[in-house]
Amino acid sequence: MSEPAQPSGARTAARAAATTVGDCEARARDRPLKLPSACGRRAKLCSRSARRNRTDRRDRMPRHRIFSGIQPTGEPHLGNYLGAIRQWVEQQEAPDRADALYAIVDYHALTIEIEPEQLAAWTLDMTASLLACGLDPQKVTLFRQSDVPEHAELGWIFSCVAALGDLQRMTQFKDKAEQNKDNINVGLFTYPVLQAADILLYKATQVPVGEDQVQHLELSREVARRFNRRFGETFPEPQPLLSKVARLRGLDGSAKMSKSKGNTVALGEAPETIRAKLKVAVTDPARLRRNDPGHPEVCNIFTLHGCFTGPRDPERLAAIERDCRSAALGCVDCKKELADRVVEQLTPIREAQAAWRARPDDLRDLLEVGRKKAAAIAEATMEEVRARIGVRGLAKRR
RNA sequence: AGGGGUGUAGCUCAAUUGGCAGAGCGGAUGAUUCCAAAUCAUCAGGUUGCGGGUUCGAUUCCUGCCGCCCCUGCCA
Repeated sequence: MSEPAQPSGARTAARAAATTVGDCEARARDRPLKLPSACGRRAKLCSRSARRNRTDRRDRMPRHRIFSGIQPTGEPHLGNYLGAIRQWVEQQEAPDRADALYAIVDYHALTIEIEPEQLAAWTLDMTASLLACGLDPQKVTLFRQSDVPEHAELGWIFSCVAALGDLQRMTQFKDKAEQNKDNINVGLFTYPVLQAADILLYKATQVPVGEDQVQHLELSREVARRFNRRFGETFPEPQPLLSKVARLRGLDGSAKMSKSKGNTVALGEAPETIRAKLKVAVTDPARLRRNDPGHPEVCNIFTLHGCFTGPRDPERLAAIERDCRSAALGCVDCKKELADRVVEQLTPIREAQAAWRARPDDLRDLLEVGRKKAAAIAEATMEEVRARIGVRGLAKRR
């Protein structure tokens, strides 16, 4: 069935909760990579070209194409959702949306130790979660990376194009290598190269990224430039699509929300668990007593209000900020209110997730549909690449 | 492949001729706070990498295997 328990509730919820597309800025043509702060300036320009695409889409490569990936390393949490998934859904709901491909990047997940059955199970489960969040396979291409072997092929070719020095500068590799000294594999190091292949295989022009991925995307751009210079113009330079969403800290106050730290709220978390976790989440350490003025700008709870209350009720968000500063609103009440918002917005997702999990065959079918769509593009790109680099055409000589 | 090192609580590491396996951090609970943080108190947590052997008794000594790190090589 191609129209399964489509969580319309979740979809509306996600859409309503979502900030507008204008919040994400597409820096379409600027060569130097700058982090945009002001948003929306280019919205018109983008929509105009996007509209042009749509009419051409049938027979021509779209001017804009979005690619992004997510690793199947467990159930996605609030950080994944607010940082990436919600943007994906927003994009697809935009009237002038670009062509978009989203991959569950299981080859990337291989850089950490993971049991084969686990990898397969999590891949399927991630599919369920993404659909539950409202991603619509009829509007975007959703597929599994390893189903399109060209990723690996292009990855090798790119590893002969990328500069060692550039990779050695990757801070994320340094961090991960430091954290996981027992398994510093080469894949961890060349990760950004495979990522460049992921993106450029589809000649994607826009990549929704979090701040931590900007450096990797810059490498993709560099790889595209180097390839083009050496083998001829082939790839566009992908642009970052930075979301304005404030960085989410972990519930324990640490810099990042990550599963390994256990400071997350999973998307399918039970309401009681959500409430319990938020209840003991770290707030503003400077606000010692009930009547002390708060500092919303440093409070992670307020950041979360910005994500869950703000988009639906900006006035309420402003009131919370004001009342926190004036101590009219206490942290306990503030957390309760947040928990209500989170629970009510996550509930449809949780239910849809459960519904999808109950129909693994449909999930597999959907991934297969995605594979076909992705493979068609990937194969075309690779034909071009093989010809350019000189690994085709031997037999034809006479 | 050979040589050297290493493997003990979730993490970093202790354990004196072979004699009840501990500490710090982290975690949980309680006190205190509007909550959280901080502070104080309490608690949990282990097949000492796996298998043999010596011994009354092995984290410790011997042996085989496994993982990881470093060095020197070999093959392509």
